[in-house]
Amino acid sequence: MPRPTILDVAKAAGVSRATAARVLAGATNVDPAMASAVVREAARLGYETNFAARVLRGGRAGAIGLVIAFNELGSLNGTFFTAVLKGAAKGLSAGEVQPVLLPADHEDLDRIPRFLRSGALDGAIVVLQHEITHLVERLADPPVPIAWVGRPRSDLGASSIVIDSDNYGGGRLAARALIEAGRRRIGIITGPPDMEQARERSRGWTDELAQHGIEPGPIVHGDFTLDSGTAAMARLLQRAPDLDGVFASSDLMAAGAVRVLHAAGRRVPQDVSLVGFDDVLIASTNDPPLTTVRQPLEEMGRAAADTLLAAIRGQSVEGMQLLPTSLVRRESL
Amino acid sequence: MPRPTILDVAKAAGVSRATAARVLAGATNVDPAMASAVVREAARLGYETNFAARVLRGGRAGAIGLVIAFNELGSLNGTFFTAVLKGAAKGLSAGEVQPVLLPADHEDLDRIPRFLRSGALDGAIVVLQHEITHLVERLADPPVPIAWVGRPRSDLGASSIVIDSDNYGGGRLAARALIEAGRRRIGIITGPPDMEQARERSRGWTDELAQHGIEPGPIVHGDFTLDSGTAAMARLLQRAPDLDGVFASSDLMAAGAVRVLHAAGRRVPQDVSLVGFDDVLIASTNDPPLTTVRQPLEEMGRAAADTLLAAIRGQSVEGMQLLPTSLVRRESL
DNA sequence: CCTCGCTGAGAGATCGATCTCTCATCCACG
DNA sequence: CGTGGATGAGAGATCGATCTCTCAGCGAGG
Repeated sequence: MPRPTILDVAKAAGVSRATAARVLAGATNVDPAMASAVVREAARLGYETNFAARVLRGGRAGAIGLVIAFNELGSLNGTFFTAVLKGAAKGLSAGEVQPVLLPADHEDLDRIPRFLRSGALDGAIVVLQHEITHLVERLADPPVPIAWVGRPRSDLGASSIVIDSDNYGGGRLAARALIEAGRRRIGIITGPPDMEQARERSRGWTDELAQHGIEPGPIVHGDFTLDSGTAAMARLLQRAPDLDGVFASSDLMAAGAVRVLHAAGRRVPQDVSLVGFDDVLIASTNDPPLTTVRQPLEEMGRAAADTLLAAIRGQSVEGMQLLPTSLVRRESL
Repeated sequence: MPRPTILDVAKAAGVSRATAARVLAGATNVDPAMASAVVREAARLGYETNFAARVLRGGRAGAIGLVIAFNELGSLNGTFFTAVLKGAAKGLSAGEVQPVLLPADHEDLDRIPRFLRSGALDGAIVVLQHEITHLVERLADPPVPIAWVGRPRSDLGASSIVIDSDNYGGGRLAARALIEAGRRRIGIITGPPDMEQARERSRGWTDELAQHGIEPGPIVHGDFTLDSGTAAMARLLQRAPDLDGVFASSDLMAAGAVRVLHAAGRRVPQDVSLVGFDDVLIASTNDPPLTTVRQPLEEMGRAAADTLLAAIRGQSVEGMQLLPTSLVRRESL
């Protein structure tokens, strides 16, 4: 059975196309009798505005994309994305927009840009993750408004929307907390150097140490995953067996680090203090629970959605929004 | 800058609309010189077929939806969905189709059906989860082909596509394994009674016990989550303190059950044997690792995608596909 | 030399919703 | 009683891709 069109509804209600369209668009200057007939017939026939026709005519698609790295969807790392998604979904629901998750396959990076260029969506929120940093370049001249969650390294146009947390300040918070706990031989497990967020956290950490006249300890790189955290911690211990504090640039890496420290016979926090970053689920369920720098992930998602919708509606919006980070004290420090 | 249309490409290449369309559609009966000019100009202008126009004209949208329960996206339960998604995504990539995840908000159940009725997608894969069982009724007369992963309780039309694992057989496998391990006082933690899959697992379990002349132990319900598993196990112990075997209808519930058993001073598997269901990540990472009934989740996702694409292409397909379950022996039995 | 058949390419029509323009009707006021 | 303004509703045009129909041009065979 073919989908009913607005013509079917109009015919059934005994009015013209235009009148039916007017009613369904919510116009008020229509005869009440006609209007109710249209509404009734539309419901009876199960009519729904044809997506393609509406978009083609220049209207809103009523859907926006949420681009995420496919591979990270399954890992525990997903909790990072989930929090952002939750906030974004709330904002989108309020705007009567269907959220559409687009898993970005890193083997075919051009797929998402192609889809966005096809005009199927009104806009997109891209959650920057390590695996899809290359998407940034391919979306440099976006066909629809894009809100970035996390700061891309390359410069985007002045009109672009970027929602990020204060990673630099967060790095300083972590360093200060370790210093105030009396730690002096502090190592750092950073994130991937191609991610601006990771670099900002390191920069804050370095600056805070310098301000207190403390020599930075060894620096090793991870990629935000738990496994990379264990590998990184092993290297840290090798290079500085006497360290008494570690700042891990993600909670997952911190959790990995704890395992290595325990295996090496170090107690956390008595022998080595540890500060993570993100404040995702694992931070509170870990043994010991992690002291960490909290990113307001859900608020970031919400801000991205709200800003994007405003931009789509043609309103002028604040291009760059930095949300504050804060220290959450648990037992690893 | 407005998106270039096929008319822009045709003009730039010095040919007509029709010729440009022919080239881009892959027709062979076009002058090679013209064809290469069209291809060159399309690339230079960054042309991408307008989604709305193509769909409106009656073509394929080139995208299919994957409907999932929004709230389960964040929980560990997500690994269930992730495995299905992974398989489905592979099948869809092979068919040059963009997978689009639609989070189903249980507060607005009509949203997904509305979106599907709008014609934006060629079809959908619905992964049945407890929270969205009500979606089944609302999609009884689907506007596009739908492949169900998991068996809906209500009867769907004869033409519908259902991909499920052999839950009944899996229930029998679990019961037989417990019996062969010498267990005789066996309780069960079932899934929600409104899910056909959960009922099938119970049915298999009951039948297998009966066949061996063993009286079924106490029955309690959970909702597949870890927390519900702990609550259910507590009730089981209360009702049958002497039980020596438990079949949990999901790995998450089994993991929850282990915690309660340990807290009650029972050793697993020495005092109480435990068999889970699903074989998701937690089954292997749990302490002790869980003996469980494996569902071929990734294969199910792949089958759903392949079958759906075939149906969209108008091929006749096998409506109901039951994939075999198998017992994975680890240390909880 | 004329005509038939084939290849290749352009013009027109179509999909469904919606915006604009036009027009009919009615009431009120001069 | 006639005209202006307001209100409501229909016809036409539009968005972009693509399918069908039509037609020009050319080579070969009668």
